[in-house]
Amino acid sequence: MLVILTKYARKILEIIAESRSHMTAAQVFTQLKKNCPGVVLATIYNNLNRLCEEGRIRRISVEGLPDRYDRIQRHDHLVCQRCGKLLDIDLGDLRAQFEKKAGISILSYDLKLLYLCEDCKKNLNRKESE
Amino acid sequence: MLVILTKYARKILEIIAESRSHMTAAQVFTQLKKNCPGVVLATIYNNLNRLCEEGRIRRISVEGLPDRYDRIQRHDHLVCQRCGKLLDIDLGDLRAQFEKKAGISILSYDLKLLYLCEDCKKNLNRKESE
DNA sequence: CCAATTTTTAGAATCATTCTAATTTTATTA
DNA sequence: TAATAAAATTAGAATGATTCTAAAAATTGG
Repeated sequence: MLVILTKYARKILEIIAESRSHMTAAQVFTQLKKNCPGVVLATIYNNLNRLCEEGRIRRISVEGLPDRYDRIQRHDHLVCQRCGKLLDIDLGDLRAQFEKKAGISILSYDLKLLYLCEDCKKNLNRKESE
Repeated sequence: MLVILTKYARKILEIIAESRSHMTAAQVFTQLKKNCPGVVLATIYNNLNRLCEEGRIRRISVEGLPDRYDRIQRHDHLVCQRCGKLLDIDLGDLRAQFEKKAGISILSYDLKLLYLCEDCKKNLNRKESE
């Protein structure tokens, strides 16, 4: 089961792996339709869910925004507090440290660093000086 | 402005402060209706949003689940990977460490430790032995 | 090839949340 | 205090992401 991918699952996985842009289901859909005009959004969701369950991709949720999907390799994220822009960042594997501090064994963790991206900084400054 | 709270804002804030249970908008609504039968869900959302903007409460988003609201004081969360159950935990203020590692100045961070709660562990074991 | 299972499709349904417009309340100031 | 402006609340429609259901198509194992 874990080895065999269906036609669409494979393509969706490729799209996510190749894009460095943390795509939403809708974006994956748009992208996939270029080659497979017949696909349907439900198929994207089915496959994204399955791929997540199988641990092949990872879902990133930021409040108020549609879920985005990412490669699975451990890394953290930098999230703009204003616009939700998402960047990869890697602070290394902190699991042991967290487990020790928490005194509990964890499966993994989700670390988001909240910052202001350059665009939002500019907009904020503009607003303030108005 | 930051000092004055409207009638509902104050009550909602109290409900969240008193409950240690990370309530959803719907739960706050149910609770508030006990004293104020006239309130409307939109009022809850309006106020929760305003309270968040003012930095009086904090929104917690976990994929697939409705947003929950929490007191503002810095702390982290333990999230059950299966059922989404949420517990408070505090690993201390790691901002300086994260900023140093990331080489960037951040506003704050969001750390969720993913684990399996006791109930879900039991259910998993039951399933496996079936 | 047949039966069973899995995927995909189509489109309706759900659910949290937001939006709009009207109404009420509160604050301002004349 | 009356009049006006601003803010909060209501009611309910609208949105948008995601899930669900049932049927059709594809794939798999025997």
